[in-house]
Amino acid sequence: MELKILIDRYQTAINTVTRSVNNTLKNKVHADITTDQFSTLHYIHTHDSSTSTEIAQAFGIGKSAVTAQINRLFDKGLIERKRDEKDRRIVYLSVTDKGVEFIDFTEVELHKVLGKHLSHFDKHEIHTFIEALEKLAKLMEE
Amino acid sequence: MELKILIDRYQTAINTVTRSVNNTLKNKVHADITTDQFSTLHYIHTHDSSTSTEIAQAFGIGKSAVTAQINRLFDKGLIERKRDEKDRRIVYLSVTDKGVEFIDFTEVELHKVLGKHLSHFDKHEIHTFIEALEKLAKLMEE
DNA sequence: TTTAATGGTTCAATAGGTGAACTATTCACT
DNA sequence: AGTGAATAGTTCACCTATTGAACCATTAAA
Repeated sequence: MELKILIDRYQTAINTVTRSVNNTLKNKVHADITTDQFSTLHYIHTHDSSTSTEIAQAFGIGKSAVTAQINRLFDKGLIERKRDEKDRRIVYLSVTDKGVEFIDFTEVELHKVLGKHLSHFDKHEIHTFIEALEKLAKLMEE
Repeated sequence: MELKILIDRYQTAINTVTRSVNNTLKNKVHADITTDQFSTLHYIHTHDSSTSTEIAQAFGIGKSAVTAQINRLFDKGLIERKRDEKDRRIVYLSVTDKGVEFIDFTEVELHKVLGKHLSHFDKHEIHTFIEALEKLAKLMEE
């Protein structure tokens, strides 16, 4: 069936892209952070007073996995923990100054590389691509 | 810049899709194999007399990582190793009958789920999507 | 025939993940 | 007010995936 071939092509291509982004992050940017860690850091940066549970839900992983991730970022001095004064179970996460600096630098470098590749596409091409991907993601979310 | 937003949207969507495929594989199909393992198994199936080095190159990972992966599949009785008679350094990998059965079953189940989602797209939409992804992959490969 | 190079494995270390058990705290309700 | 359930987060034991260096066996090259 044709579906089979399309899925194969998708898998092969998406592997290449994902691997390439990881390598870019590793080589061109900073050696001392992984793609997963950067994703978490970035999430905390863009979501004010986020919590572990929220991140676990957003990333579809267990809370204990988030704790481990948070610890790694904390040990590197990139994020802070702050207990809620009213509900003392909750720990709010935020990015430190060092963390913000790190994100800014990393994004500039990452966008340099990606921007170069994306210049081979026209605007319409990019938009239909992203929209198709988002449509698929939305369908799969349920 | 607009690029920043596009990359964010891409990251969010691709995370959802990848996670969803993983979960489908885990829940609906077999509990006893991971997505990575299935990818390797599938590669061996579709590439005749493949070797560790070849897989390492195709997946962009080290040889030792492949050995570990191969061992897991071997322990489950899904693949076989066969030494080359002429050049005795080379070990050819092939999928066992049990492995082939496993792949067939898994693909049917996976395609059921994916097919249902993809029915919301028209042919043209799917093709431009895959082609854009492959174009990006190709650009990034260098 | 020494010396390279190649193919694969082993080993220690790190990251990422699961799921269950646990602590602390707040909520709900009779 | 007091007991039990729910919630937030951590810890623990265990597994998968990956790296990179050291290593063994084998073949190729000088």
